[in-house]
Amino acid sequence: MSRKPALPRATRRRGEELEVAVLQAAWDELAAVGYTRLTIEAVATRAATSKAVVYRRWRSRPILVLAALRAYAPMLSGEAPNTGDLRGDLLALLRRVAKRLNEIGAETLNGLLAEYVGDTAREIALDVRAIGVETMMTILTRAAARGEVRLEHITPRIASLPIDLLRNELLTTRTPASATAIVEIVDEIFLPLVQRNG
Amino acid sequence: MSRKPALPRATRRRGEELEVAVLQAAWDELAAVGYTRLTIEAVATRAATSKAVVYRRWRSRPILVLAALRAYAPMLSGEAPNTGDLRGDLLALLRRVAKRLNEIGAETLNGLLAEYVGDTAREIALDVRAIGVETMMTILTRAAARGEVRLEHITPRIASLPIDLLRNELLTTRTPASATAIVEIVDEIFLPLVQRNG
DNA sequence: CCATATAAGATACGTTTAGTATCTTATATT
DNA sequence: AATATAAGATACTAAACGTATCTTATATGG
Repeated sequence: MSRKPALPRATRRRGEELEVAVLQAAWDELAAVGYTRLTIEAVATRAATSKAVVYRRWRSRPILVLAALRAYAPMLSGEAPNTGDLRGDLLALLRRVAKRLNEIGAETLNGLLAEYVGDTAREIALDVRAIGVETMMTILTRAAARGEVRLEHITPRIASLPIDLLRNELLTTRTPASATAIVEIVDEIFLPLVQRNG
Repeated sequence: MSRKPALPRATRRRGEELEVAVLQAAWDELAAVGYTRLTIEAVATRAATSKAVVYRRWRSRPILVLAALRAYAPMLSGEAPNTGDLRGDLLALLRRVAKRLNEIGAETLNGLLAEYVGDTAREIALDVRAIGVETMMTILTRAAARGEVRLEHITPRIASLPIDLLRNELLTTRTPASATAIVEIVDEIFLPLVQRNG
């Protein structure tokens, strides 16, 4: 089970260099065995250091993994797509988010949601949603300027709807969101909802 | 940590009687300590039996807990509400589902999704969705008969939308879905979507 | 450049739980 | 009444957790 003796190092790493190495190891271990089978011991071994070093910085598995995700898989970074029409923007955004969600995987996302107790969990979830809503509002504002939608119809809940559905798709089916699922979310749900006349 | 010595029993239970007792113990333990801290040992102790007995019937924690949920918390059972208008039916259904989801709790749901690997997980998820869609279609068919919606607009994805959003709410915020969230799902999202004219 | 403080890294430990295996014994079956 | 079956007790190995202790490399600063 990933038992590399992890050849002893020539020099002794410290501070940021060491931190980066551990996060990289966590990220690699995640890819290798998945979240539920990831252990702190294995991460330490992979980073060619010891458990104590890991525990000194990250108190628990979900905290460590979350730090690795923040470093290596920023979910919503990047400019809002600007293809010239709303549908194109939505598809581009959802495909990007889907790609990143799928990189992380249903098992890890579910595992984190299951283990990451405390206020921080909710705060982070709300953060992520806020950033998603922000990006969506950028897209929708441009669409409104083109006369495609009316901004006064858009509530935060509507703006977060596409990404919510995408995440829901991954979490409940445990399979990567398919291309057709993305198109359905846009064409069956979101566009009819925001383009209704009235 | 729930260390009742569990006074020795007079008679020795077998078959169904024993099975029910273990599932009841699992259900109680779930309520007592939550999913992540539920252990097979504690369930066995609570049921006044031994680990081996539990393992003989249920191979793992998620399988055991899922069996307990099926017995004690059927998510979608019951007739489709029939209040006389679509909005009333939707609110009634969502409130019922929300109540049951909240009884189970975000931690358990996330934990199961995280641990329950294999085909069965996806099958069950699809089952649950199918039953939800079925109930929704009953409601929507009656609404169509009253002229409130047009059935030809309704796809499976649209029919499962309200319950999907409800589950998403619980899983990501980790708090019981609020009454206002339910109203928003109905009034901001679902009704505008299915009652659009065209 | 040496003295000192700090933190890396190794190691060991006590604990918990998983999961299996073995054994005795109550009880259902014939 | 004899026999087969499964309950229930117990013991065991094997992770992995999280902590504590100890040595030693290296950064710092006088």
